[in-house]
Amino acid sequence: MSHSGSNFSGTPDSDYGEPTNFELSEFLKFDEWIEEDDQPSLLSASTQNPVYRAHVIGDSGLATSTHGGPSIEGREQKEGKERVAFKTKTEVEILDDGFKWRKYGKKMVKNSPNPRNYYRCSVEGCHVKKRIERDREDQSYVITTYEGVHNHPSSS
DNA sequence: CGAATTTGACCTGCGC
DNA sequence: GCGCAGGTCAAATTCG
Repeated sequence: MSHSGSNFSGTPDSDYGEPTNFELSEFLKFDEWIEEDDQPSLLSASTQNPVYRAHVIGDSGLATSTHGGPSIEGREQKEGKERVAFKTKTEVEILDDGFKWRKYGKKMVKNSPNPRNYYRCSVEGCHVKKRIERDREDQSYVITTYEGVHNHPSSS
């Protein structure tokens, strides 16, 4: 880890009394940022920015019983859970990847002075979720985390 | 009018 | 057992 932008070892503005061991504030464990030269699949529009792609493999508490609702759709893909995190340098967090996203809920993370936005695919049959968050160190960078795989073409 | 968006409240999981 | 963190849904409102 040499040129990893996301890395906090001090956190002077906020001291939560964290003992030690600081991989990442959350499950997002970026092994390493891969500089994608050309990605014709994602972020087709305005891809003039350096896009860093990092595959995150998290197999903890996913596709399990959804809380709150005793009865759920139950339509979860036990096989196909894919979590991919993209770090892109952009001003707007609303990157158009060619799909329709419906924003649902906003939360403020403690490790970031910026709120986290949750998006969900509005296309029926496509239960892909997208998490957008700004970098805590470089607000010029946006971290987009995709969850799931699209089951629908880009557009009808 | 319809759909999408917003904010808040609520629930669950884990930690100590 | 309680607290904290994170995540989701619901209702209300607004925009197109």
